[in-house]
Amino acid sequence: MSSSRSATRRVTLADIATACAVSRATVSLVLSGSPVVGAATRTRVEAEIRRQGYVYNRAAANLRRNTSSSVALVVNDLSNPFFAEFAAGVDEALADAGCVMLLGSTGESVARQSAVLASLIEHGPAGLILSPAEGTARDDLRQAVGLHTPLLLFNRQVDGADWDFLGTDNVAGARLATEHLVARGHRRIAFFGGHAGSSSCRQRRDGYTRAMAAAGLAVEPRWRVECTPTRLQAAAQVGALLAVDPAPTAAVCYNDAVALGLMLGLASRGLRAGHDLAVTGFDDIPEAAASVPALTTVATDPRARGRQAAAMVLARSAAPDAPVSRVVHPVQLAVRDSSAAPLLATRP
Amino acid sequence: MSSSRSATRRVTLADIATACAVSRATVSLVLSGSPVVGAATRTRVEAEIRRQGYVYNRAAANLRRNTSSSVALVVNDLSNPFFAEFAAGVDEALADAGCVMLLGSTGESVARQSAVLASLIEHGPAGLILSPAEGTARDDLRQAVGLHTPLLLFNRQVDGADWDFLGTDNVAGARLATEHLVARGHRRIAFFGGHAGSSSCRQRRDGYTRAMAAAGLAVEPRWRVECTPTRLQAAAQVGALLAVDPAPTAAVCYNDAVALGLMLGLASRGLRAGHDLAVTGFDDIPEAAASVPALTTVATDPRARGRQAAAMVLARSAAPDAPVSRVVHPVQLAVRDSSAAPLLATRP
DNA sequence: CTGAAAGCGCTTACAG
DNA sequence: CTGAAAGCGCTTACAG
Repeated sequence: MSSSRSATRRVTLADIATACAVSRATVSLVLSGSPVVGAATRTRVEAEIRRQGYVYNRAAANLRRNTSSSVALVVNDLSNPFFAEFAAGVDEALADAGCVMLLGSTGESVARQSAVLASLIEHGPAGLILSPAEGTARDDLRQAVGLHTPLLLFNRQVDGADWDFLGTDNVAGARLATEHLVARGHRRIAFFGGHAGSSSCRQRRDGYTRAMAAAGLAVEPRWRVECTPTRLQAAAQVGALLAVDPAPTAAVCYNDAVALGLMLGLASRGLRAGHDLAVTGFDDIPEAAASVPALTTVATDPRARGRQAAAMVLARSAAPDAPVSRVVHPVQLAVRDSSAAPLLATRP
Repeated sequence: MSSSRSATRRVTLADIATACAVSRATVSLVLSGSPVVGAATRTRVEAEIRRQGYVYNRAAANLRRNTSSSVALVVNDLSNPFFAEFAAGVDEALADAGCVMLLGSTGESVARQSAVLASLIEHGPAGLILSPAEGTARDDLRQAVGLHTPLLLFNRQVDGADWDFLGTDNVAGARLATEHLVARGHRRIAFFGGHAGSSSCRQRRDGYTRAMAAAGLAVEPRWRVECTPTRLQAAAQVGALLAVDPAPTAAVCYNDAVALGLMLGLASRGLRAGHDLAVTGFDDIPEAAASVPALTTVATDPRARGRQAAAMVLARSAAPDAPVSRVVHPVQLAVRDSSAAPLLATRP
């Protein structure tokens, strides 16, 4: 085995052709499994391919055929378990389709998002799945993506956008969670976490507000505590939520990270979710079922959404002129211990 | 704005050249910022590039120049927070280097790993970062990766491998954790979770065994409980750990996922980590500091390791004939509440 | 059944 | 300062 690696020139179709005394066209036909090549030739060529350790140059083939074998995914941050699950789902579906995944992340910065998109686009993906950073403007996005690459927006809408969209029924999900708490006897129900700047947060809050109104319940403005949707930021805001008088007896949280943070904040005060405060989340990330107490949450199945997003963008890439599709996926409430106990009649 | 997208032919260098009545070479020189192009020509060309929404075809350029602008990363599973953090670090460093990341996952299957590697290699990455699936054989890996693409092994060694390696000082980390527990007065200390098939697990167990021996403590074989290193699998094995008589008073866990699972299993039995059983983890994923009680763990800073891995693979790609590098990163113990209380003298 | 030729979109000596 | 030409590794009509 030679001690140098890349120093050895990459072996190409032409090398195989020469060694077998056939043309490059014949080798190419063998590679693509064409039935037109004679069995003897095929066997000879295949043996030589293995012998020389030939590796197909898909970029060259894509260039010639004007095709692509990649899809790009851009998310805020992989360390968010919701996006990690989503990315894993995208990856599964792309692997099945023989496609490779290009990954980028924005860190929720629109400037970084533009740069990342520009860089990815140059690699010619068949399509692009983007969970847009907060504050993304349609025209900036159009500028960065161009007209040639199909774009699928995931999770958040962009005002005035006419791209494909895959989202979650945020309004219905928050409504389900709120109705569940109302049915357990709660009347002072807060909406906790998230930023008003995010469309998904506005929609979830909208579902909550509607359910409260339908139940004839008041929404106390001081129960609305905003925070960046991470566990730690949420834990830091728990004091603000509990300081309100009268305190809420239940909280519909923006998402699971916030709900888990709220539960941590409660625990550090010697309080228990499901006992001292009923808590619901949103997303159903793997940790939700595994927390103590287990978290009641709106199940969105991010991994399945990832597979679905991959399928949608591949379909769009195959049919560029099909009508824009907007899919809002329905949700279910997973009822667990964090909200299971009914409100005690004796509580204030 | 035209209603069709991909239907419109992609605009190319030649289109810009024609529109500006210059040659393709000149446009190419403008693109690469060559000082040799006249200011007037440059301005004209740049305006036309913007006007037509030209997007550079980096694959074509890479083909011509025999270069690459991507690096591939292959991990077990993105939904593992340790790998998600690592991937985020790789992504950061690659973005800074103007490189794009190709992502694949193996699901801990060597067959899937071979398929994923073969597919990625065809896209011609400048290098490959792989956290090998358990049971990876050197020859299969050499077969899948070939001789041309630099490979960096992360986290786990492969027997007989002579590729670059970046790992964590597993032995020292587990030794630190064990010594910490010994210093707190514990004598019956278990090693919990992981599989003997994984090199990192064997190394951590080795560090634990050495520290026990150095302290003159016995290792009770029944305290060794194996499990797949996920939160849920670990939680399911807690009963087996507690059933041993005499029960351990402390547990060095294979990693944070296992430790968090152990803490969940304790909580569901009404027991508390740091009170009824001292617990340490390994990795210091973000959840470790945020759990209740906060988890004492061996800090490996996976995000920084990701940046480091990216730098190593880019360096290798630039210097294929440099000697093989094996980096074992030192670790630190982050002491938190899950192990903070000294063993009570009155406990059995 | 196989080969010669053109071309995908770019870059880069080389000549002027 | 700019252009004509060759070539990166592949595919695909077309002719034989």
